[in-house]
Amino acid sequence: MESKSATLSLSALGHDGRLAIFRLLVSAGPTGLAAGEIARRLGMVPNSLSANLNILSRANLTTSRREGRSIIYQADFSTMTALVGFLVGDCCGGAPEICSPLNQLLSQSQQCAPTPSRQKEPC
Amino acid sequence: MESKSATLSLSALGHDGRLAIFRLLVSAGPTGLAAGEIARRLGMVPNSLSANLNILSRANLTTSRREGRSIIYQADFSTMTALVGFLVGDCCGGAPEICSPLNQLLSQSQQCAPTPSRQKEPC
DNA sequence: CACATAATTCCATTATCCTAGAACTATGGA
DNA sequence: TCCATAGTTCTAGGATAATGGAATTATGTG
Repeated sequence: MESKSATLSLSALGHDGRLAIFRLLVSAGPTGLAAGEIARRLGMVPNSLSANLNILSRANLTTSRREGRSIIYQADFSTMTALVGFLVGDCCGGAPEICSPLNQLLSQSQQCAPTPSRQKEPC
Repeated sequence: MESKSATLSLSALGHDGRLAIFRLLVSAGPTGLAAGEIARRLGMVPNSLSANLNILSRANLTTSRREGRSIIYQADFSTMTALVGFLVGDCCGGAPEICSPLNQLLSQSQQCAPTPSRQKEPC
């Protein structure tokens, strides 16, 4: 990910409504959520929601597919990965010794990865 | 970190100039950089830079200290850690199976942590 | 085809942000 | 004290973004 793309993603997420939408979609996982369902859960009017979904989409943070009358939105995880990688890369480029708190945190999140046993507890 | 604080940080970073400033400060590490030096390196006029540093500071992304005539700015790593944790937490809360690319990436960044040997190569 | 539902697009108003010139404050040196 | 340097604050303009009502497009049903 390059700087321009990172700025786009960050500014897209730097908005209360859009961050809420994105988090909701991330927690919904690959199943995704219909626009109307998002609007209902977050109490947004449909046109504002649509505009914000469009902004998230242009930042490659979401994908969408049509299912009947509904359009299902889904978080694009690869962009989030790239974004975090961009920030983490910054960290490492400079002074490795200050990265340790971040790395501790990240190694904890490691436990969320799919393993035969015990997937969800520490999250 | 809660949502409001995350939005503040994300919108602060969602701006070309401020992202450049922040990355520069992160790469400078704990030594930090004087405002004038930042302005020189990034080709910014001092008042714009000052405004943007102020926005980063209000988002708790930077700290500053005076040294003689200069004011030295430094990236606040704990906020960046909390921000990444906020996003990663989102990931895990929902569907753990989609976290694996992120976790792979993060486990690579693990190698940047201070160890007796081989600190910088894979970054 | 007529109708209901699901979303999006259009549009105007309002609010917010960005920028840079100019003035101001703070520090250090002669 | 006087002056130079380092940053910040003030200010006004122009640009950009957010919002929600109304109209429009797309899909499915009777």
